[in-house]
Amino acid sequence: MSEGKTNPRYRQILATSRRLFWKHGLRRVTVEEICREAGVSKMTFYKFFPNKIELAKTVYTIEVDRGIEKFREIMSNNDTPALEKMEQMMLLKSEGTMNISREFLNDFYSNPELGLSGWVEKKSRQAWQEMIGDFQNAQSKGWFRADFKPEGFLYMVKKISEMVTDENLLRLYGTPQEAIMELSRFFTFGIMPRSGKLAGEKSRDIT
Amino acid sequence: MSEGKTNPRYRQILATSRRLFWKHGLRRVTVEEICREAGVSKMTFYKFFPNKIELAKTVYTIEVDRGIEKFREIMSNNDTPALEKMEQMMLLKSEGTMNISREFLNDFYSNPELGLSGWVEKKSRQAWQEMIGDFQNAQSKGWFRADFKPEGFLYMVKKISEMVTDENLLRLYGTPQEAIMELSRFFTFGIMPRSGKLAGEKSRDIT
DNA sequence: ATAAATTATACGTTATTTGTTTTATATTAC
DNA sequence: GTAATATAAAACAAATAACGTATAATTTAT
Repeated sequence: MSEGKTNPRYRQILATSRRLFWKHGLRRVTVEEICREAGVSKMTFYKFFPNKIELAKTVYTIEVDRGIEKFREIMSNNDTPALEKMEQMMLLKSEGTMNISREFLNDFYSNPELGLSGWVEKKSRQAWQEMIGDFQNAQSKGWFRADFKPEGFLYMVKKISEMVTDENLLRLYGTPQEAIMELSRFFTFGIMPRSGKLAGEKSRDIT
Repeated sequence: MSEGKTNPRYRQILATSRRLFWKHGLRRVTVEEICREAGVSKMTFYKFFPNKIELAKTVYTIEVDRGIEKFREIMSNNDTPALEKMEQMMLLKSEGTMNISREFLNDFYSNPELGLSGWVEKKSRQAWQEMIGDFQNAQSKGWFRADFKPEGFLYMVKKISEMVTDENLLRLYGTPQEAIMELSRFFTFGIMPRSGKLAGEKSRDIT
C-alpha cells in the first residue's frame, strides 16, 4: 500500500492543487481540473483525499509548516548575525515560500459554511506562537534587544516584507535583493541589543 | 434612455469584468460575480449584455481598439523621431495597455462550441492589418527603412516587447524603463532609413 | 408627485461539479 | 508467467451552482 506522503501521485496532486489554488483560490478550481492537470484519475484523487476541502487544508498546513521550519532554521543558527537573519527572513517572505496566496485565503474565509475560517485562525495562531517562541529563544541568547515584544517583532517583519514587494520601492533600488538589504540594515540597527555587534560580525561568542 | 456607452453602470460592468477576466479567464468568472463586484443588479447586466460571451467580446474589442488607437498615435506623430517611436511602442506593450491576458485568451480558444476562436482570429487579423497600414504609411514618409517588411516589423516589436518584460533582462538594467531605452536604441539603428537621422533628432523636415 | 431606472428576490431551467461505481488496463511482487 | 494491486477511463445519480426571466419594492431624476 502506497498511501504514504511520498507517493508520486499524492505529491503531484498537492503540487498541482497548490499552483491552481494559489492562482484562482478554492472555489474556482474543480477536482476534475486538478486531476486533469495532475495527470491523475479521479479514483486516485479520492483515494488520497475525501474532498477538496480536506485537500486545501493539507496544502495550507504544509505551507505553514514549511514557513515555520524555514523561520526556525534562520532564527536558531548561531553563526548568523542579526543583520543577516533579518535579510534572510525578508528574502524568505519575498520568495513567497511563506506567502499564502490572497485568492486562496479569501475563499477560506468567505465560505463560513465550510468551517474553514475558524480552522485557519487556529492554524495561524499556532504558527504565530511557534515563531514567537523561536524569537524569544533568540532574545534570551542576546541576539535581539530583550525589551522588544515578540509580537511587535513579527508584525514589523510582516510589514517590512510587504514593503519589499512594493513596486515603487523596487524601482528605487533596481533589484528586490538590494531593497531587502537596505531595509534589513535599516531595521536591524533598531532592534539589536544595546551593546550590539556590528553588521557582518559573527555572534557565536555569546554563550 | 441611458443605453449609451457612457452609462456609469455600463462602464462599471466593463471595468469589473475586464479585471476579473484578466485574472481568471472567462469560465471561472460568473455573471453574478461580475454584478456583485460591479455593484449592479443582474437585471441591469442583462439590459446591457445578452450574456457573458457577448460581454467578453465587447471587452476584447475595446482592448484591441485601444491598442490600435495608441499604436496609431505613436506612429503618426510627425514630431516623434524613430527612436522615440520605438521606445513609446515598447512602453505601450510593457504597460499592458495592449496585452490581452493569457487566462482570458485561453478560454476564448479552448471552447470551440462558443465560436470564439474564429471570432478572435478575425479581430486579430483586422488589428494586424490596421497596424501594418500605419507602419507602411510611416515608411512612405521615410521614417523607416523602405525595404523592411511591415509584418516583420510588427513581429519584431512583439518579440522585443516580450524581452522587455523578461526578468533576467530587467535585473540587468534595474528598471524596465532603462531596459526599454536600451533595446529601443539597439533596434532603431537597424531599421532607420539608410540616410538615417541620429537619435533625438526631429524628423519633421522630410516631406 | 410622477415616471423611469435600479435593486432585491424568487424562480424554473440548464449546466456543472461532486463523489461513487463499474470495467478495463497497466504495474508490481512473487 | 500469474496473481494481486494500483490506476485509468467512463458512466452515473445526486447535489450544487449558474443562467436568464419575472415580479415587486426601492431609489433616483425630473
